[in-house]
Amino acid sequence: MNEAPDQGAEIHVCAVEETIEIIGGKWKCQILHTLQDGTKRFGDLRREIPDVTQRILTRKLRELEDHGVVHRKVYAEVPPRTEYSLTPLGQSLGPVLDALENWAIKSRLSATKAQQ
Amino acid sequence: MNEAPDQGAEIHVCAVEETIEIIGGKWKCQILHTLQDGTKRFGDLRREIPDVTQRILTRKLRELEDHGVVHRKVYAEVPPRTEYSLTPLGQSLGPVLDALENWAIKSRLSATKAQQ
DNA sequence: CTGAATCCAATGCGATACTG
DNA sequence: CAGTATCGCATTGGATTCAG
Repeated sequence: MNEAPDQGAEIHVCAVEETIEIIGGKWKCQILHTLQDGTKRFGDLRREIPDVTQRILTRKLRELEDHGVVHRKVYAEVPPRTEYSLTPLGQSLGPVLDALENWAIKSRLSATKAQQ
Repeated sequence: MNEAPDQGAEIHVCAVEETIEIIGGKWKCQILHTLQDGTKRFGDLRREIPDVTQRILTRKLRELEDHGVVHRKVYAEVPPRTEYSLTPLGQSLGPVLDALENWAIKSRLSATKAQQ
């Protein structure tokens, strides 16, 4: 719809929402987790995250790239080759993702206790 | 539709997504932040988060309650009174939200530097 | 091999009006 | 005061097909 040219700057009431917009959405945290192992080609990611379609994987990678957490390097070759890796900013997400994961585990325990 | 009786347990590939499902979504982090001050009535929340409609605020509070991070206490009075507060689990979200917020701030700085 | 184009279904958010 | 009911729009995720 030819929206306004706000260079990726969405309106967020609190900073927390900005981070969630970047790492939220289906597949995003899986992609990030996979890339924490190191640089991967597009086909590698497809193999390691088998349930995502090409289209969606491409789109999610593009979103992560637009937000500066993933770097995309295209080699002008035939057949084409593209390598994805975390930027320094993307690597700095590690502790944040760990915090979210650890809280989820704690949350599960609380839910279990509540059912007893 | 009569889907399977999975008691609110969504299918998530990684734990991170579970946490994001709980605190993600519009207004959620604002509501949590407001409740960190202490117990609030429904009308208090409406006043402190003026841009959310009644309907949405009710729904978001219900979601937070269903996930065990917010407690809802209804007083059988006329006029009705309902008090919302954080559960212990909800209070334990504090550091997680802080991590998300701090990363957002760091992310902004990176973006600024990249434009220069 | 990587990725774009088209089309579609499900969900999320919200405006508005009504109720005990 | 604290909700619920109805309705509509926008966004998201996905299936499928085509292309360099």
